Amino acid sequence: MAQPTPTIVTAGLPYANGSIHIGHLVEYIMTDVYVRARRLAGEEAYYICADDTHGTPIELNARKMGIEPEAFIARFAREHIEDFARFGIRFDNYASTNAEENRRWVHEIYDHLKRGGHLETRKVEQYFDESAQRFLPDRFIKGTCPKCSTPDQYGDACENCGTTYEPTELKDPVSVITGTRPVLKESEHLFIGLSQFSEVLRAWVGSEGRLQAEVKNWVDGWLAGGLKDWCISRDAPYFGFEIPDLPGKFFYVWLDAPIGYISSTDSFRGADIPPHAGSGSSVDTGSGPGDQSESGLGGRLGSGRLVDRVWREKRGRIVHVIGKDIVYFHTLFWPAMLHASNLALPDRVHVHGFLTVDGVKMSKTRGTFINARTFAEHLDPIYLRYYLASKTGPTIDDIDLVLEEFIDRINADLIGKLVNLVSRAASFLATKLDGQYGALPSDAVAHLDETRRLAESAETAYAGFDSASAVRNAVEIARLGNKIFQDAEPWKLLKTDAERARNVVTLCLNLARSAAVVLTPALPAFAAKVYPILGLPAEPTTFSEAWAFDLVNRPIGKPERIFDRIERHALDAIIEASKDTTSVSLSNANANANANKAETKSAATDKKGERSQAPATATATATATATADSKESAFISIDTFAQVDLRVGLILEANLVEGAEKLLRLTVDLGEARPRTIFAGIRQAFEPASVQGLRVAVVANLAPRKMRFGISEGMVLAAGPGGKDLSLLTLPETAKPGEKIS
RNA sequence: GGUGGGGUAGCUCAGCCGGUUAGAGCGAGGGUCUCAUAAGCCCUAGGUCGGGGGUUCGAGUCCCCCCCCCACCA
Repeated sequence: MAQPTPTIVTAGLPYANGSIHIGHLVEYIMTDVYVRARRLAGEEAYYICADDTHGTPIELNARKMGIEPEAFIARFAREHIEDFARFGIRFDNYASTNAEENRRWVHEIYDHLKRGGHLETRKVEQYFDESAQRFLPDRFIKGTCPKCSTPDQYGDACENCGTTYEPTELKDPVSVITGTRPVLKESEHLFIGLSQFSEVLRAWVGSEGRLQAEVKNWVDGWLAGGLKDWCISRDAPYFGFEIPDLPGKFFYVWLDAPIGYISSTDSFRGADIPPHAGSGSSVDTGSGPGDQSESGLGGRLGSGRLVDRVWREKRGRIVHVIGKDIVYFHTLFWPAMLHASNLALPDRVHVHGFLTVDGVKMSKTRGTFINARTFAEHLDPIYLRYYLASKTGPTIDDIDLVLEEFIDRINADLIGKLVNLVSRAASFLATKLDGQYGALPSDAVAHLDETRRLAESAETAYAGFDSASAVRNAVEIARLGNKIFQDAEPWKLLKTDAERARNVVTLCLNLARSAAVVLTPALPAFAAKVYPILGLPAEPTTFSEAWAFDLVNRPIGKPERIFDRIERHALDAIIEASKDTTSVSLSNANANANANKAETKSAATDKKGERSQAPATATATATATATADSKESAFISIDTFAQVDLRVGLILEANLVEGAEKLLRLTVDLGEARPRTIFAGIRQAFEPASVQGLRVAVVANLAPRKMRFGISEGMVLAAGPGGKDLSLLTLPETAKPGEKIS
């Protein structure tokens, strides 16, 4: 199973425009688990990553904050690295796409593309914001959908009818940056003739093991439909690398981002082989598909640098882990660029789904848009690692974080089965049998075989990104251990046959050790705690320790607390801390930022059809469900009603709204960190002073609505025909702000 | 709209190339031990396998149509 050559494993590069959230974590943890498993399998594997730092959003956000883009991205780089570390995500190298190494590689690849005749200059007409003096990417233009006439839509697609179009098709286009109407302006741009690579890509995609079957189907469709040219340049101002022979033009962020995989390998020096180092390295030059091409390089290895071994000399394995939103880039653009540059193509692109929480996209208003940092401040990150690993399968299906299940899995499996086995057996041996292991019982063979089978199967599962199955096997081993312990009743044997009791417990502890090894890629912290207790050195180093069964006739370590159960309120605190009623201004664009790349990479896309997701908000999902229900009958189900989050709101302040005859601006305390602003159409019926201090019924999960006067973050309930005839639904003083009405 | 992927017990998921009475974990109900982090172990669940047609001796598993969810549309 071990590969004779080094394996580079990458996760998608997080965009240096925002914080790491649990959606990102799915990918970085999954990749970390994979790399750790490769190492335990004896492979030479490296986890390579970097911050993705270029593009319009970063340039604009930095400008908005009045700082240089370099300073802006430095902040997020620091934060990202810290957050990843907290979750036990161990990169071998974490670089930046704004690094000099990356510029060099971008130039090299650009040269190849150019010399190879793959580039073409073309005039493009696009929207230009005259007051900001810049061209506008799709997502920076808003207007009315040409098809369904929904106002306020982005320049690439309509959220209402789902149509995709060019920004120039929008009715009444407006620049998001300045609010002015953009004009059409011509500019020259560079395009890669992607169709020139069709055959190469077809062959690459068709090779066994490159892509998951469903992903291959998808890519096959693109290939069959014909490939369009790809625009790789952008006009100034732009934060990125300037194109050497085209002053004022910059490389599009999506060109230099994946090159970060190479340049980060380049800036990693930990795996370079000194000249003539010879033995001691696991690099095998005696076999492998890379040999032929290697001799084609003049028979000289040049240097033993990892970046050269893998990318230039093609004597390694490259595995990219990505989200399902960026498949196109990694299966077409990227291999094409590499091929044109005579660099190694990826051996495998593994695609995963997004994270949902309780079945729906992460939502800021629900408090399920959880930042890594927020989680870590309330709960030990090991819990999330364990849970996500236990849910991560090999398919591109979305991964659902179910809050109730999260608690159950931790408490029932991790604590109840795994931790408990170690705890009961270790303390039994330590306190009742002098802490000395005995021998394995003679009738243990079947159990040992079964354990080995489970462990080996877990090793295979990890290799296929199926940590869910691997974790299940670890739990199964623990279950077996618990059962053996239970059935043998060593606490009774103690009085009759102490040696047999010792041997049974010895068996159970050997199984506990196996489970710890199996669990190590997913949760290294477990073995780190358990090994010393068992009297073993710090960490498992190979999977085969799972079937070594050599904890015999030796002393055990000292029993220690391993992990504690988690309680509901810890999770509640995280949800509460994640509720963000201030950033609702992006009621649709980001409130759902479904997961990982959706918000980062896609938001980075900034021109022509290169767009981000067409957001369907969590609210829209709920609405759809409700609609489906109401089709059935005039009644709604209790579930539909339950979707309305009614809360007690205390009106702290009420003000007249200038220019609105019907509205009052209310500041309402809903028991949250900060009061909400709600516009209520009750001015004709109430004087501002008369409603201050009232406790009213508020729809708390209504999608925030942007009004001319600001954003309304909820709705106050009232009865009556309207106008002057209105009664507010008020509550007695016993009702506390924020309490749920049900 | 086009392309691809999904829709299996209350919940989360397994079900390979079609083949005996559709499985697991959790939850729930019942029983039991006491070494253990109020942990463990044992027993119990009857779910139109989204809906409808079709192919077949036989379909959750293949084909067609429809409904719903997700991603992408470079």
